[in-house]
Amino acid sequence: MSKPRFYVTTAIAYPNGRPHMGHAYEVVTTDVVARFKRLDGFDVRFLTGTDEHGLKIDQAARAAGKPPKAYVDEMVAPFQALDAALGISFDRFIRTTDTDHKALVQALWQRMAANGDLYLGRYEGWYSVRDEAYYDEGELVAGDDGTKLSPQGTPVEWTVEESWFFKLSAYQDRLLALYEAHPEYIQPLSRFNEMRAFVAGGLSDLSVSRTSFTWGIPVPGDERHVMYVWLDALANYLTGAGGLDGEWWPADLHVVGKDVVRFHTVYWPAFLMSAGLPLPKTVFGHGHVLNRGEKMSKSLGNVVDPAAMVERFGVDRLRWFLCREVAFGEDGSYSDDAIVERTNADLANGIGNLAQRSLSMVAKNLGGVMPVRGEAGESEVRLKEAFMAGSEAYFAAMNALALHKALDALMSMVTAANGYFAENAPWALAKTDVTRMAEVLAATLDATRRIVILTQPFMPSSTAQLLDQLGVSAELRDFSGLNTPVAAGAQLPAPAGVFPRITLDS
RNA sequence: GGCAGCGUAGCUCAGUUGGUGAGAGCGCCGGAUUCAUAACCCGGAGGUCGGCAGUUCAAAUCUGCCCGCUGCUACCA
Repeated sequence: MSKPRFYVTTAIAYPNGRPHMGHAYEVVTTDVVARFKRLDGFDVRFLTGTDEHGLKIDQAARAAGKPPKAYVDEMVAPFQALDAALGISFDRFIRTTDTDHKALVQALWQRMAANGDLYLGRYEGWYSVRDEAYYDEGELVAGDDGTKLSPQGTPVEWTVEESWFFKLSAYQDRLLALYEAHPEYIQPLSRFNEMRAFVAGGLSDLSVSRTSFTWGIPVPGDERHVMYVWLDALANYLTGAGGLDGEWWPADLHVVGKDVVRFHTVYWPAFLMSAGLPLPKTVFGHGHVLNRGEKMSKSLGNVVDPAAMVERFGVDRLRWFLCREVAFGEDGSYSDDAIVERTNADLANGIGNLAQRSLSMVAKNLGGVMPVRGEAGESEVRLKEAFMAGSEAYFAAMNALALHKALDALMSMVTAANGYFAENAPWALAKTDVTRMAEVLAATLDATRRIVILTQPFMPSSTAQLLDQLGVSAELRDFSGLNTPVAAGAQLPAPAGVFPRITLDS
């Protein structure tokens, strides 16, 4: 029997600066989903990468005195290094400058053209180079000296250029029908409502080429034009699927920031419909993570380098924090204090302590040999019930992409296990009833094993260490091994703390 | 301006179709304990459920208005 497939992507990052926490957040959460699906028996393909064309890159390269390709080659390195530091389990890191991608985008263009959806027109308006966008007269604001500025306060100039257009307006009904038939296409619900309202309000045709710069993929048959960056960028998901008729297409899940939901839920499906291709199943718009509740900006001086955070707190602490503290789909905020507090409470005091206290008793009292479980008494039944409920909540939450709720469920299991341990006080039993002590330890160890197996998507590296200590063999670490306890009599390695408490001044 | 959503303990949030004394986690305080990373376990304090006015036997939960915040979107100069 072949495994079911699951194709998941992040948005691709624009490497005109250093990666920030937003990138880290997106790749971590998507990685969690990818790992969860693998453990749950899916054959997963996970795509991430960089969006390397466009005017801003061209200009930045010029400013740096480098050809654009050489420039992006340099700029991409920190993104790849960050992915490595974060333990991102992607199957391909796509770059829109990859040769197979260029070929694919041109083939996609030709299919859309063959369908009669592309036509040559003229684009004019107030253009902001910085924003890489046109604005209507009415959107402009006046600068201090009376000059016209974009809503973002950047300079604009009146620009006229020939452009190819995509007949987006022709797709309004089909998009609305898509939303109607597949409300799960856009998540969370708040984004769905916004996008449906946007489309219902009417669509204008979309300019999809530029002549004002050359750093992009040429339009087939009209080499004066390069393709509009979004057409180029969105098509990366097809390239990563193996091409126009790639074996991995359609994607099951695009994880993107809430700021680019429109491109993924309006333009992208319209492009695909035009090319006669299947549509992705779900686009999930996550929120933004803010530093102490404030947007990061250079002027505020609160720009945080996620690689430095990894260095400081450790990958798994950062991964845990981002998934646990921020409701997936909502905005959230982070701070050093919050990370320390959260991870000490959950990891050091919770999961880590549970593992350490039970393992060390087995090491000291039973020579590190996995004890035999006894008949389930009332206490064991309650533990089991808590775990069944917790496990069910965990899987429901994970499948609904409610990562934070899944961790909530996981912590309820940790609490139940710690409660079971304290209630049965095996340290007291060590003096009165060693057999019963061994049974309590066995039950606790098995509870811990289940918790750690379920935690793997979130903290792959430290859970691997814990599973080693718990004596769980490699082939029993996915979810199919959940109900297979470690055999009694197995020799466990010497336990060592995996989640030490941390303090800020260290 | 329009549409949508939000405002509940110090913090982050749950609170089905209105109805037993308003909850969870974290933080804080106390107790108990010593297996464990001064952790775990038990208990406690903390809230006029944004404001005002209504509907109702009864509203955090419905209606109206107001204040504050967020998102999407439009328009005027």
